[in-house]
Amino acid sequence: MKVEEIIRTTSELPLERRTIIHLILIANRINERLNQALKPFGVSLQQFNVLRILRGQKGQPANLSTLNDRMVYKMSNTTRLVDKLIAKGYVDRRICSSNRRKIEIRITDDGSEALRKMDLAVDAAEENFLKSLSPEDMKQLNAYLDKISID
Amino acid sequence: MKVEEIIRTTSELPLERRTIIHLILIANRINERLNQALKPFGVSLQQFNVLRILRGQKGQPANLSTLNDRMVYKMSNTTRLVDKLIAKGYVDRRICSSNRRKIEIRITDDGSEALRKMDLAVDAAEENFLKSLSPEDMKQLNAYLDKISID
DNA sequence: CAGGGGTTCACGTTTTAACAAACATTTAGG
DNA sequence: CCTAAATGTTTGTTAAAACGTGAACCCCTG
Repeated sequence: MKVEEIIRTTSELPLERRTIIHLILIANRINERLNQALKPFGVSLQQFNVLRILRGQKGQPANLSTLNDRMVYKMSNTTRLVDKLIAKGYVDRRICSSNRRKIEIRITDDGSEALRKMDLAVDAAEENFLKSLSPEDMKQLNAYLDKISID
Repeated sequence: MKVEEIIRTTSELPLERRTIIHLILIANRINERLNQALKPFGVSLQQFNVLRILRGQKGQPANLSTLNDRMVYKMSNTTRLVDKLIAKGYVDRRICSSNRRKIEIRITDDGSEALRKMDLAVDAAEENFLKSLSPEDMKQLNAYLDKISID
């Protein structure tokens, strides 16, 4: 699918602008679809992201700044994100005994189980996006993306 | 810059997931920076987008659904986006005389002038992202992006 | 020319994000 | 010890996005 069709422009876009718009456009669609895929589970993409990070901890608790570091998005709301996951019973939060400024966040069994189901839906959605790319294509694409400077 | 460093994962990501995360990550940064670049002008990236679409109309008025079609984002808020641009004096809205359901939205002279200045800031930011890509790289990258199906 | 059906837009409400400041706890210096 | 600075998290406020609903209008049919 061509960018030009999507934004319905008749004129030829300069290469730089086309690239930027293209990237934003695709990422928006991906976000949209992943959120849709997660809707039946009542979690947002961000909440899902937190759950995945917690699972990646393999039993080790995470504190807020760890979560924040590893998240694709911004802080400030991470507290509230976690609040929502706690309300759903997917996550557990307690004060760290060795340093009471810190908190220990863990995924619960309920959370792990729900996450497994979400994974299926998300994987399917991702698969759908990438279905026309070969592994070699993806490697190439990633290589170009790596060249973009986002310091 | 490697994705793995940014999200601080130690484990190797599956190629599909890496690609998806990579795309979202880069688009987020781009959005962030472009919004920053536009901050001095007091408009959001979306508002800027509307202004650019209106300029592209070359005097022809646009109605809301036209704007919406060409925009990367959702309706419902387009009304309010336009409200804000009107408040700034960058845009003019009136009811279409031949079909009073429609509205005619036009960029004002003030809007055009402000837009020219914004363009410089945005171009610079875009330039900065893509500085390490050759034109040939960008063509390749775009070609791969075109292969992603976002129907 | 009355009324169904679809289109175009606006609005009310609820979620989510961004920014800044406050709060509690620990660490370190004199 | 006592105070100042640093760290880690929370909270408040304000702005923006998502979502659904509904009003105003046009067009077509009979």
